[in-house]
Amino acid sequence: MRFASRRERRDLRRPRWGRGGLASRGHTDMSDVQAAPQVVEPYPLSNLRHSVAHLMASAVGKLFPGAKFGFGPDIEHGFYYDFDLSEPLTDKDLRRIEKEMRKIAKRSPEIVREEVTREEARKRLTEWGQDYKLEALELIPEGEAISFYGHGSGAEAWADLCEGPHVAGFQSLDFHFKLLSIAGAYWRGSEENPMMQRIYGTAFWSKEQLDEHLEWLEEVKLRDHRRLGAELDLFSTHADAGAGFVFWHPNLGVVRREIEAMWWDEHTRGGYKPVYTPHVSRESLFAVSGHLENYGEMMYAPMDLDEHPYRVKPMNCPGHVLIYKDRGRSYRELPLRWAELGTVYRNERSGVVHGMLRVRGFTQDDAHIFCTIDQLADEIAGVCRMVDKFLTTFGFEYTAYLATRPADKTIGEDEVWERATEALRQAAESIDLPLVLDEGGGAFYGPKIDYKIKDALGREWQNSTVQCDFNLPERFDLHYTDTDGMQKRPIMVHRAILGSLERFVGGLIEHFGGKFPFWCAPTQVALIPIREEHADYCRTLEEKLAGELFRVDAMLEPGHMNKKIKHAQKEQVPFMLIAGERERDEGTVAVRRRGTREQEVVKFDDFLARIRELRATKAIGLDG
RNA sequence: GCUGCUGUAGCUCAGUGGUAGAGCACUUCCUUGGUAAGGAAGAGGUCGCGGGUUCAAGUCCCGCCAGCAGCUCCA
Repeated sequence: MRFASRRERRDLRRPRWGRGGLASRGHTDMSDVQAAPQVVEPYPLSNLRHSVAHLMASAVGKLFPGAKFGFGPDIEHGFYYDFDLSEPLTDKDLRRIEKEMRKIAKRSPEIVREEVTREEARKRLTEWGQDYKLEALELIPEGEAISFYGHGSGAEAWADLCEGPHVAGFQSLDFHFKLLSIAGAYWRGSEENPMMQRIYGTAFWSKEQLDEHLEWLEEVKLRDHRRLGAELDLFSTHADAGAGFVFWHPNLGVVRREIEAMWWDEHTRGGYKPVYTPHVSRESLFAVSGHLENYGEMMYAPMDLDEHPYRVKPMNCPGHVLIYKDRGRSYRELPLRWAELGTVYRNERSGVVHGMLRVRGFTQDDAHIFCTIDQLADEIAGVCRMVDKFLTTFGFEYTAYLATRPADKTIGEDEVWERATEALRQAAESIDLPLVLDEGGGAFYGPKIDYKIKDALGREWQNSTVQCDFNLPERFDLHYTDTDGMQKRPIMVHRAILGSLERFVGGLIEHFGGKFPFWCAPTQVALIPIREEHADYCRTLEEKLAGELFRVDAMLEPGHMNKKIKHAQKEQVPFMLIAGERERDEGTVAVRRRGTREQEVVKFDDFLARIRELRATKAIGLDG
C-alpha cells in the first residue's frame, strides 16, 4: 500500500509543457502586444493557479535578477514553479516573494498573449539567457503555435513561453494564494539533469476555500503516522539500527496481530495454505528467478557461506516456486494457493525512506496461486472478493484498474496474454467489480488488476494487486501433468491484499487518526475507579473482561480520576469505564466513549454484550 | 542517490564563542477527587557522532549518522 505519489497526484505524466508554461523573464513593455483571447468567467481553478504560478515567477525574477526559469504548471492542489537561482531559497524568501506578488498583481490589469515564430521565440529566450526555456522550445512540435504570456509593464514586464490559457489579468480579480514550501526538483524530472529549486503554492477563488485547504494540510500533519507513532507509542526507528527499519512497539504489535489473525482466517476460508520460506538463499536462486538481473540494485550485498554467495530475499516468489517444484504436480492438485506473511528486504535509496510507509525491511501479505488458464478467472474472482472484504472492513473506498499488455518487452504468447486478460475481465464481471482500463500498464510478465484506495482524508493510495505471471513458471520450468498425461505449464498468480504490513498499518494510523476500530485497538477498555476504595469493583470487572480476552487497562494506582481520564483520552482508548459507589452497588458502569464527553450508565453485562458485538463485527465506529 | 533545511531533557522548543534553560510528561509527598491539567518538592541532558579552529565550542569549520520538504524510485 502506498500513497499515490505526489507526482501522480499532480498528474505530471500528462504532457505538460504547453499547459505548464515555460516561463521566462521578459524586459519588453507588454503594452503594445495583442490582448489575450477572451476567457469567459468563471475561470477554471487550474487557470487561476497557472496564472498565479506566472505571477510568482515574475516576482522571483524581479527579486532574484539572473533567475532562470523551468516549468511552472498548476497541479492538483495548487501549483509550482522551478527556478535555477544562484543561492538557495529560504522560508523567509517565500514571504518576500508573496509580498512582491501582491504588489505586481495590483499593477497588472491584464495578462496578454502574443504568438510568435519559432525564430522570434528563440531570439528572445537567447537574449534573456533562458537556457531551460530554449530547451523547452525545442520540445514544442513543429507546426504548433508558439506563444508568450506576459504581464506587468516597464521594469516589471515579464513574459512566459506558454500555451495558456490564463485568466485575463490580476488586478480586478478576487483571488487568494499562499506559497507553501521549497524543494529541489530535477530539470525535466531526470536525475541526470541539474537540480532546480521548486516553490510550491496554492491558490483559490475565496479566502474560505484557501483556509479550508490550509486546515486540511494541518489535519494531514496532525494525522501523520510518524507523529501519532510517537504520541501513541506505536513504533520507532533508530539511527543505531539504520534508516528504514521499523520497530513495532507493543501497542502496534497488538494491531498487527489482530490484522494478521483476520488475514489468516480469511485465507483459511479462501482455501489458502500457509507456507514459510527462509529469509536467506543462495544467490543462484535469484539468478534463475531473474531478480538478480532485473532487481539487483534493490538487493542487499551477497554474504559468503561456505564460499558460496547468499542473498537476503527481496521477494517471496522464488521460495514458493521451490516448494511447487519439490515434486511432480498433477492437474488434480490445482489450483494451489499458498500464503505467507513474508518479510523481505530491499535496499531503498537513503533519501526515500519514510516512517512506516517506505522502509527497507517489510512484511508482505503475499500469496501465490498456481493454476491452469481455465481456472484463472475463478481464482482472480476469489482474490478480488477478498480484497473487497479487507478494504471495506477498514472503511476504504476503492477503484480497480485493469492493466493490460505493455507495448514492448513482454514475454509470453499472444494467446496466453489474451486469455489471461479476458480472465481478469470475466472475474471482475462475475463479482460486479467495475474496472478502469489502464492500457499497457501491465508488467512485462503478465496483465494485472491494481487497486487504488481513498482514505479518510481523500488521499489516494495503492496497495492491493493481483498479477498474472507467465515468466517465473517459464524460468523455473514449472509444469503439471494434465488429464491427457501431457506436461503443461501452470500460470502463477501473485497477489497482495494489504501490500505490506508496514505500509498498510502506517496508512491505517493516518486513516483512523490513531482512533483504531474497537476490534484492533491496542487498549480497548480503560477502567477508572472514582476513589481508591472502588478499585476492588474495578478489579472484578477487569477479570471478566480479560477473561474474554478483551484488552483492558485497569488504572487502579492511586491518583486523580481526572488525570486518568485525560491519559486514557490521549491514548485514544475506545471505552472508559468509570466506577464509583453507585456503579458498584448497582452492577453498572459509567461508559465514556472515545471522542465524547458524555457518559452513559449501563449494566456491566449490557456493556459486555455490546463490545462482544463490536469485536465480532469488526465495526469501525463505536456505536451500535 | 540528488537539492535545501534540521538534530539541545521522554515531548514541544528557547539558548549566535565564556559554568546548560522553560512548559508538558515523569518520580515522591500532600490532596479522596463524579468525568481533560489540585499543590509542593525532586529527578532527568556524552547539546546526534567524530575530527578541526580557538585561551575557551551547544554556538564557527569539515566528515559521518539520523530526520524533515521534495525530486528520482517504490510494497
